[in-house]
Amino acid sequence: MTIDPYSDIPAYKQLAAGLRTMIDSGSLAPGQRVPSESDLVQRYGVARETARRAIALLRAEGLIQTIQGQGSFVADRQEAVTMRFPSGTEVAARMPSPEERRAFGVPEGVPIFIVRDPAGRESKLRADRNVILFAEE
Amino acid sequence: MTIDPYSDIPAYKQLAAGLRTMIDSGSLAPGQRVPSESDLVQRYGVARETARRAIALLRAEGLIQTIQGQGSFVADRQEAVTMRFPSGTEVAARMPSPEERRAFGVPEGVPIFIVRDPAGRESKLRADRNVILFAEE
DNA sequence: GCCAATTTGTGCGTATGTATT
DNA sequence: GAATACATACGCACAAATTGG
Repeated sequence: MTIDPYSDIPAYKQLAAGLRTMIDSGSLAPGQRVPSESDLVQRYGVARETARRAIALLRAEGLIQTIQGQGSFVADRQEAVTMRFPSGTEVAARMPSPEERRAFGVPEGVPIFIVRDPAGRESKLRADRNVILFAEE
Repeated sequence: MTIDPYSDIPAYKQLAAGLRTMIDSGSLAPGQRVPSESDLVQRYGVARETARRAIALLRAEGLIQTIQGQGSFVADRQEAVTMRFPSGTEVAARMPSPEERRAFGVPEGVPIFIVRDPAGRESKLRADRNVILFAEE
């Protein structure tokens, strides 16, 4: 994988696309560390900001999580719990506010479900760990 | 609203919080233009990157949309269509890939529903314009 | 069509702070 | 303490898109 600075596609998107391919193909497995910013800078000859932007893009897609002082890691996708809800239930989804992110411990790039039961009561669930199933008991 | 550069809270988060308050309170109404980067730089005495980061934060939350050459605009929230699905339907949500974003015309900060019907067929819906209702016909 | 002004996008450099190992 | 890694913040320059004259 190389970066073409003369391409119409911005360098940070090219870089993100390359990393995304590695994640999708499994060559970067869930839990595994993504190359550090310095790594990307050296290997691909880009500025640090360019590397950071590629990382930020994947983080916003929910593909990786970043921890200061440690690095970025490929997110787990499979371990979702199926939650069962009865007829009349309404489900919305949106990105959480920073307060909701803190409250639920949700990383960047992860939406939340807003589930409203027939009585109008709302509950929120992080969308990376839950799947909604419509079915009576 | 002022920015305190000596606060523990980063300047761009302070700025984003101020703008978020204006949006939530309706003082910045849906469809209305958010102050430009240059405006923010001049009014609050921050660097352009700081202003851009505040904007990017709100965009990632789905609160605003940005159009190159025009500016950022407060997103509409209310106009969601209710989609009805039968028992056995499974619903997940996640952020779209860039390809899915293009395919569905979804702006940044907007998740998509992945709806799987009892037969296993998948369909995708943008989460800012759709609500899922579980109910038989 | 053209040009200028405005606004966001991309990319580089530097410096310093914070967190982890 | 040292090394590594990410976070914040400033500066600069030019590109791309839109709008208005």
